[in-house]
Amino acid sequence: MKVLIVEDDPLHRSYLHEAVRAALPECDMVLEAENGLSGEIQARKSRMEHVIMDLQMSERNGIEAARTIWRERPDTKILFWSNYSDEAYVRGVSRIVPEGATYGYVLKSASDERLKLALRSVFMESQCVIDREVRGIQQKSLGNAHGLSDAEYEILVDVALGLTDKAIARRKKLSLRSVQNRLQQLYEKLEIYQIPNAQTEGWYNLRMRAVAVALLRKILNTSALERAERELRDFVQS
Amino acid sequence: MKVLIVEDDPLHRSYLHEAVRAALPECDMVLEAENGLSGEIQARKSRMEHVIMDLQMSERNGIEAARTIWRERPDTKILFWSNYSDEAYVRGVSRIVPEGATYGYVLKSASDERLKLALRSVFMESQCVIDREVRGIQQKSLGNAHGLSDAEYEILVDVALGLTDKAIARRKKLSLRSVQNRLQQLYEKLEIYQIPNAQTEGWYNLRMRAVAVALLRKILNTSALERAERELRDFVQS
DNA sequence: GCAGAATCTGCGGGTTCCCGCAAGACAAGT
DNA sequence: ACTTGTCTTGCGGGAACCCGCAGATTCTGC
Repeated sequence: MKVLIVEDDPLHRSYLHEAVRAALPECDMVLEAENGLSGEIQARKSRMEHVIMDLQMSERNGIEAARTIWRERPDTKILFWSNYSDEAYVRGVSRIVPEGATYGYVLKSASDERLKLALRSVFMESQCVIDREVRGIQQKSLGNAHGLSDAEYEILVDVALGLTDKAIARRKKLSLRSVQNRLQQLYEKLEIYQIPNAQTEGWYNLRMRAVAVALLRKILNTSALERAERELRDFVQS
Repeated sequence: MKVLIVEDDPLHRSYLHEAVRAALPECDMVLEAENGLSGEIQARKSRMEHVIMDLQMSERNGIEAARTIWRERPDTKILFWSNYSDEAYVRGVSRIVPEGATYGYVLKSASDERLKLALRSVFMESQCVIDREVRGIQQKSLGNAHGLSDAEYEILVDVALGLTDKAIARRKKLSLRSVQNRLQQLYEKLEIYQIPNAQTEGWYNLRMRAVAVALLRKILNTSALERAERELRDFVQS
């Protein structure tokens, strides 16, 4: 049995290595990669079926790496090991999980015990394990208590990239007005209002403000933006 | 001699603890804090003169914590220990350093040797030590090769918060037109142009696009935004 | 002190954004 | 078939944004 660790921080890497040795004595080979790109390559080359993946790495982040790995071998078991539980990450992960694939999502702040348990559950029992806090986000994300619908999220991303309404309309094949409607919807969900706060008529530029609060509330993050930017470039030159 | 370690990741914390023991045998007391707020409190309570500070923590980030610590005891020696060399962090740090204070800035990717050397230099020799890569950013930041001037950076932040031109004018005590001039300047520096290519008239919303590229180029980051948001709230209710 | 550069400010216009109003499209429920 | 709800599209207007032009102000170096 082989395990691949994809993680850019050497400390965390060796910690994981240790945890794997302790939790999975039947594991006789542990490979390491220090970014998403070399992770993909190693996974392909050595046909890894068990991967521990950090999100948020330079060169290529964990979500992209996982996507290409799964595209080549959908039965790969991947345990995501992340710093925080940003909505953007959770959304990103659950967006790329193939039908019936087994994966896990544990936070770096989790205890040794939790990590080892997750390792055994995911890699040996093929059981999906998702941390409680992450689970919370996931629910909110699918339902729409305070989270956004897919349509709203997508338009948020487009706006955040700096596209005009017209450009978004063309890209999404909608009329100008529809795009503006969705924007309206977005502003409501995010509770963007004009601040009629007494004398301070410090108004907001709604479209910009929406992105700002999305960033502050971790609905958006830089990695998600980078991904979107790349997709945009592909779209433009086609 | 006492040293305070402020760092939210337990692994990194114990690693630092180890490094301090190895590099500073004359140190007989090592305290730890797991976020900026408790870091401030411990520093105050125990009158620490030597602090190792992570940037990017929950609860209160390293820059704010350092600022309040320095406000109370400007002769405190602080060694910043950060993940990446975002322009926003470097700028944030050099903005709050008091006159003649001694500090250091090393990256987490640096070698053991570098870290230990920095520890001795800063804490024992009162010498400022700044990592090469960080130094690079700092230069660019002060000069303006690809970095922004202070005026440009400030307006960038205000725009990113979602303020309108008018609001910014009021806040910065400028005329509307001046604000727009600075914006123009900003767009130039960031190379924001319309018409990404011929037939695709997918135009950009310049103000939004500027923020997007600033985020992508790490000129801005979420922490800087959070700080700015808090300052804005203070300003509004005054 | 003076010329030159950089910055601040007002005017005017073209464009984009924000949004109320209202008419059509489609699905689902009674 | 009628209604109810959600989503889309068009029209129109007021506000905000982007920006060229030009005069006024402030900041430089000599």
